Amino acid sequence: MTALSINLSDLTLIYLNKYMAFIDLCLYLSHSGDQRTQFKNDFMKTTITDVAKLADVSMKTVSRVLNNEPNVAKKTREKVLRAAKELRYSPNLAAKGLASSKSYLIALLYDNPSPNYIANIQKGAIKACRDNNYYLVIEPLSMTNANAGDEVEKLLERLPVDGIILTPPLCDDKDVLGILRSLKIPYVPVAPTIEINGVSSVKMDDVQASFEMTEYLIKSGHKKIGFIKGHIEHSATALRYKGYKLAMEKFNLKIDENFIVNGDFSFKSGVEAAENLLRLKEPPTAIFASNDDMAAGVVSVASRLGLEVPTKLSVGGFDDTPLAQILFPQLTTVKQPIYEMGKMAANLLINPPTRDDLLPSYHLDHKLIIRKSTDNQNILDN
Amino acid sequence: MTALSINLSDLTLIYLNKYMAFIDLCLYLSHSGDQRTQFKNDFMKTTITDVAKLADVSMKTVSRVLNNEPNVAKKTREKVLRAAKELRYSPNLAAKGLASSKSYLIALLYDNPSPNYIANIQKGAIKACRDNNYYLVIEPLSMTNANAGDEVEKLLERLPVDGIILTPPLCDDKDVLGILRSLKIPYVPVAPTIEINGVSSVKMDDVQASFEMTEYLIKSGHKKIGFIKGHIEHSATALRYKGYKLAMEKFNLKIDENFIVNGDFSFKSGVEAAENLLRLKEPPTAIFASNDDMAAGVVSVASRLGLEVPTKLSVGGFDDTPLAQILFPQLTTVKQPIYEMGKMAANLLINPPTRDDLLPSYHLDHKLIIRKSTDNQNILDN
DNA sequence: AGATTTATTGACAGCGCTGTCATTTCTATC
DNA sequence: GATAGAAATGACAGCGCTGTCAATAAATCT
Repeated sequence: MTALSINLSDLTLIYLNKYMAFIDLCLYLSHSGDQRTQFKNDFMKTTITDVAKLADVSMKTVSRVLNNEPNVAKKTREKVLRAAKELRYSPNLAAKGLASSKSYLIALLYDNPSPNYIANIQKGAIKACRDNNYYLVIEPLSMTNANAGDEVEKLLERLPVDGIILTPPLCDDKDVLGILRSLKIPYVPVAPTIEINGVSSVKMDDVQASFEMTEYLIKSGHKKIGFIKGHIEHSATALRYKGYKLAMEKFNLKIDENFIVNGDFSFKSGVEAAENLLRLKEPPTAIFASNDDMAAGVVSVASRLGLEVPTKLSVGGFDDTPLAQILFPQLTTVKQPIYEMGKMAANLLINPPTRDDLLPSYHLDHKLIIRKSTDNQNILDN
Repeated sequence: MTALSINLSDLTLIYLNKYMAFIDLCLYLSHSGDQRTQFKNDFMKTTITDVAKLADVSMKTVSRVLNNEPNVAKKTREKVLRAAKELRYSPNLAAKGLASSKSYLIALLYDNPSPNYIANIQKGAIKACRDNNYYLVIEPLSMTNANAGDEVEKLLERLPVDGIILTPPLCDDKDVLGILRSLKIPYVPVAPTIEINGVSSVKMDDVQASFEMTEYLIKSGHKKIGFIKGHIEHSATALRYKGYKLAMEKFNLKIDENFIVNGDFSFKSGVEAAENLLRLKEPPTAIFASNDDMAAGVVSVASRLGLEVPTKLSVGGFDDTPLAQILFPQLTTVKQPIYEMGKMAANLLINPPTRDDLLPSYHLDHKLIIRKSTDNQNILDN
């Protein structure tokens, strides 16, 4: 006769327990005709209790380990981690939220920016959320329809998010800001016009970027550089113009008033501006438009006038929209750190800086992207 | 002497209760130095219990009313609704989720589509979510990096969403589909190539749209119509070509093989295709590109060749991207019902159709948008 | 009217987790 | 080796809501 000994590991026991509970349930259901749909798929879902059993510690200790709380012995921590991994445990967000009155949700609020802008902000924010087990919910708002503040309030009543990312122009809306402050919900404005005391924001350095573009054009040999301003109400407009001026002054180039034309960030306004600029007796040899759409307008006018870009006219844009690569020739432009701003904003909400290292705002790096629409021949000559 | 009688309404009493609880807490805290941050802002938050008290019914009845469950007397329902409104009650999502094992979250999964596409799908889905007190979480995936199926699985372990919206090309990924099926999570593919048994999807009628564009060009007087195909692996490519063919055949126009050129949806391929078409001995008088980017390429070639659009050449696109309006002349194109598809998809997840009216897929209406890049002079002549 | 069915309501447990606080174990000190 | 203090761990209640099931009220039928 052979003695057969079966060795049941703790893990097996846990699964066995769950399985038996399931069997019980099935039997019960088949007798009573009950329809407890709730348990349908749940019988294999592991909870903190399961992990605790396997690691032979209390639930609370498991919770401590999984939330990186202090005061857990190294050995215990490892044991718990191993158990959690073995059981493929993943926490239940709703339960966590209910118990800790947090939601693990960050909201991204926006009002009609370009799809490109929003898509990139979003990607960055999601990246930060993923790394921290948070999730991003998107909420478009319309500032025109109703009072945006009311809309935000209504939203927050229903969805208790842990933090809010505000994109322009929402980040300068007084109603929205007021509501958020009174509700004490942390928020981070992205590229705001106004700085708010005690609130950190993320932004790029428009002046510096614009300076660099202008400097690049100058170093390429251009002296007569036209500039197309953006929409007057947009905060970036003044900043980008300032960068242009600074560069011109640095190289002792006189700023011809005729070379400064107003636009409004639209393709059409770029066309009109370019027409004005190129109709001048002594037209500029380079045009720096404060965004890509207007730069595209310039290119289109130039090609209509038979003015080959970049040999006869260099064109610089701003934003690095997808358009910049579609255009022929491809556009030299400034890539805003949109993705990075989104990521940073979410990070600031998830891991708020302590008082000590609190900064009013974080400047993220832009990048000058040199493509075919500017002529760098002269650089090579020097 | 005057007798002063104060009438305390039920509502006041509830607030008073909450307030007194708060005072108690404050006193307690000031004595013990305790830091129960959890209660910091909560003391005025109304719960179902508050509503129940005010309406003088049980919590369960309140729950029934607020979730539109049957078997509540009309009077009771009204009473509860009034109380809820008075207290500005709004449910706690986490608690609901925990108790009902639902999450009230819909996930939108995508892998690198155009920002415009994703932004619109998103807007539609969010609209549907808002109307139903659901929320949308966005999750970009990368099909290239790792097995997309694994990524989805990992995501769903952490975030138990109630439904998933799949955009192309994700909606045709076998791994992802397999995971979703095995996890029994409802999903709706948007514009999928393959139809899946028992799963309803949303899509547009590419063939019909393409047919209409071609028909419109024909009715405008064109007989020689060039067609630029899209990327060979994209399901829309064949469908749009089919629509073109159908229209040509309907009007007994011969399809010249030289007029059918391959593209890949990129601006560059549009340029090349246009060069091929316009170099022909007998070039077409109209070109229908299967997307806007390629159409933009056509326009750019035409203007380089001095071929004025639309007087010498009509150009039609597809998609109605922002580019279509930026271009000069503005592009005649087909507007896909992207927003509507997103909305419908979310709606299908939130309110799944019952077995009886289950349809395999829902076709949503596109729209032919006629702008300046096509010449409708001939229509007016007829 | 009384019996039976049906509609309406309520009591209560418990979803999975964390905060609080008590208890146990370890470490450092004299 | 005894003691105080710190570190590690656990017991337990309860977050706000819903599912279950029992209790009650209303409607319908003999």
